[in-house]
Amino acid sequence: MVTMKEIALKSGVTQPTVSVVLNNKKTTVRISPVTRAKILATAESMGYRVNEIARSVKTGKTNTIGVIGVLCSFHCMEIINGISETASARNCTLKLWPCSTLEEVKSAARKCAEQRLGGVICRSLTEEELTAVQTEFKQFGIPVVILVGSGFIPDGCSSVNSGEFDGAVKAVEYLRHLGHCRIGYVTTRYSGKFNERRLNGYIEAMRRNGGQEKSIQVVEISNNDLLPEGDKIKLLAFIRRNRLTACFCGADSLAMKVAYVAEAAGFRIPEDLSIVGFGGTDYSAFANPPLTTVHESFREMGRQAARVLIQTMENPNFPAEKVEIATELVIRSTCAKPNLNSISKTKQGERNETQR
Amino acid sequence: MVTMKEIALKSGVTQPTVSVVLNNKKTTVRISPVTRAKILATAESMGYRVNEIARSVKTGKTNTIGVIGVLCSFHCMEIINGISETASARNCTLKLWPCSTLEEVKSAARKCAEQRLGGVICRSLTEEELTAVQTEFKQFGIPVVILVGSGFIPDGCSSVNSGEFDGAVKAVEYLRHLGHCRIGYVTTRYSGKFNERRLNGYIEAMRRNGGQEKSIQVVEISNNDLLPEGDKIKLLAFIRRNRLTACFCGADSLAMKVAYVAEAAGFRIPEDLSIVGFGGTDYSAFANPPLTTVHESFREMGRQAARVLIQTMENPNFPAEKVEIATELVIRSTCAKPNLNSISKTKQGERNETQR
DNA sequence: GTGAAAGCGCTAACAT
DNA sequence: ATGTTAGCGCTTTCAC
Repeated sequence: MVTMKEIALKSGVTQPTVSVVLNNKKTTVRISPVTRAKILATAESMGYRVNEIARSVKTGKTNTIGVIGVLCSFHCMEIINGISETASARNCTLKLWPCSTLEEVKSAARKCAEQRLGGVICRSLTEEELTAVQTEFKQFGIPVVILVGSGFIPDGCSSVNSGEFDGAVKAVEYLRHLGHCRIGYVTTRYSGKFNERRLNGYIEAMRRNGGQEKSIQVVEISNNDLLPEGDKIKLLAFIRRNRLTACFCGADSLAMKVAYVAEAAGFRIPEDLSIVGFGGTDYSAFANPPLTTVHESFREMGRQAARVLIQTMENPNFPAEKVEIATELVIRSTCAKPNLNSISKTKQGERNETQR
Repeated sequence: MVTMKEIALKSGVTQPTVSVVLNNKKTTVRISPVTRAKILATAESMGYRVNEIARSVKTGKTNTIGVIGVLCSFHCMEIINGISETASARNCTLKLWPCSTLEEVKSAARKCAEQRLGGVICRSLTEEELTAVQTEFKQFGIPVVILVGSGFIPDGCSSVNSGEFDGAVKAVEYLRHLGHCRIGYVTTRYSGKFNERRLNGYIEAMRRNGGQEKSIQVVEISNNDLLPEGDKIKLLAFIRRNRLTACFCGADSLAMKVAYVAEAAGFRIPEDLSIVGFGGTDYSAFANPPLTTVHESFREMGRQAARVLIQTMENPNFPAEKVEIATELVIRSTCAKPNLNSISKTKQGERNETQR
């Protein structure tokens, strides 16, 4: 590849002059228009591309930001796109370190240090993993760690999250507003933990509206691709035993499973059972019926995470910031006023349980 | 950060010696075990991290591979994880350049050159965009461009794709095997184009089994989040006019829309209408009913793309390779033998068309 | 076995 | 207005 030296040679100037011209430095140093034009033309004709690596050795920094963590489908791609939007607008580029074990995280963090990344965004790390990352980075003065998405958030660390608590409250209040009282919460464990912010939002909203303690009903099912038979039975029993007229689900995938299991058991949706999901990624719209859900803006979370990170990179004294991205209730076709006869209908429905 | 110079000073040796030891060079140069141990201990105690950037200026190369293109949800995250798996096993790291316009692609390609990336994987680029990338890279001897996913594939360029043609054939043959003759194809345009490989697979399979030319029926609907009313009518008319007993859909999202529209119009699925999707990402399993679909292994595509790319990086004379990843028919709950009475049932169904 | 010297391509301070 | 000099942190070649 063409270097500044070669351009200098061909233009009859010295290499640092080329550097000054190509970087368009407005320092005290001034270059005559004619020399400047000549250099620019030569660079262009030779197809010069600055060597960012060499520049980085010299300046001691890279404008690269890293993303470490569990980077699995759905939301993550949106988050990454959001990060990329902000990053590229600020002339930063993006490095990815998908990892799922502590060992992988440690190794990624080390590599980030070796590559002198400007800063790192962590996604869905366990407390232990996060500690490892912070230890590595503090030691080397690597500016910042920002968290995005669910998971543990230590003090003194900037973070971006969606307003999960408020979102859950919004969902439950919408159902109550429609007239539902018997609202169950369907949840699952991700990496061994419940999402407590959503659960607490559900509980708070149930209490807030004068709900009895006993009206708070929670069931846990697995989050596999296909629902195990045991979970189907558990789910149906949960709905029937508590005579639920509505289910609020901690994730869209759970809501879709509930819809499927309930319909197969003879419930009509939304007439006999209302369902609200959480997440609101594309496939909730394709669901049958299209899912009423709490929409989280993952792209915006990415944008904000990058913004906070870059700010901290530019000014390490920037105080830690906790950003919360508002959720939005998207009303589609899985909610209706409660059907007071639903219990008898359910009984009838049991007969066709295997029909579809 | 600690440098080799500092370690050298503290260990009472010279900096190149430190370099040799830390890189564990097995060259002619030998270091006495005691010096070696001392250097290693010092480096460890000082928390040394090699400066990869400085190393890269010197060696003139990076072990970074870039991914350029439309990096939107669902499949892309899987592809990226696949790439990352292979890359990290070969000690390469990953840079991402999400872009959707020609300008963005051009700018990304230029930055890849400036950052001296070892190679680049392109995803879902138009012919024009791809040409721009290739022009940039050929000029600077940047090793390779690999394509992954759908889109245009130029000669002389390695590529990885899923066996879409074969997958479509498999889907249609499965339906025929169940007894279906009247099988329609539902498709959409992505960036202005149909996926011809899937369409051709459908046509081929229809012909192959002695199907009449007129039995080949294709409809195009939009791929928005929510199906416009016009598309619903178009879809129902398509099914009824051709008295279809099955729909093969070019994407899972389309299949889910067909299921929704058809059920709303009184069709039972799969009794009255069988549906096969294409893609097989998670949400097809959460669909109602769970979708029978042609599963593409995006992760494997990513793995293979990275493998081919790295091979070419290591040996630029490596011949171009066209890899095709096999698809797999995943049978779930949207297909059954054709219901010979379905036409009359459909007529009945029309009455409840607005009921859900 | 170890040190000395050179140089990768660039930036930046200073000299002319 | 341009050139000179130095040096970022590393790798590599060669001399001792």
